[in-house]
Amino acid sequence: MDGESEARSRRILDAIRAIPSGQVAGYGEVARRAGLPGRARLVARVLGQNDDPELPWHRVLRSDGRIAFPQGSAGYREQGRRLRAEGVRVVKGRVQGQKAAASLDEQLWGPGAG
DNA sequence: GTTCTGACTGCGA
DNA sequence: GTCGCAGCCAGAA
Repeated sequence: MDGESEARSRRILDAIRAIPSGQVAGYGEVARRAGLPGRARLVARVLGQNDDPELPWHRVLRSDGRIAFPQGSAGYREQGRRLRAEGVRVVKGRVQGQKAAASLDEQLWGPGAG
């Protein structure tokens, strides 16, 4: 079934939507929660294909906790702007106070979700 | 069918 | 902290 690809994207989008405001997640972490471990690139692709204005894509960062866009780029400024609007401290393209997928397991989905 | 590219990740220098 | 290399999967040409 080709709907499989759609199911994957839906799971990824669902995982991203599960990220609460003021919190961030890594591509690999999102992919993992979406049931697609190692498909971090797929998450990036889905985000590029996504057209949902309510999708908190700005809460998705790299494994380093940095914005995936190059500093100065439109997406970079947009993501940083949205993050700060949620109370997330963004400095030089990186998130302060926490690292993507650092303690997410306990903060985001919690110990009872595993 | 092959080939290229990508909002990625991890390791080593 | 920064740079380079290899691995990985999926979509588009």
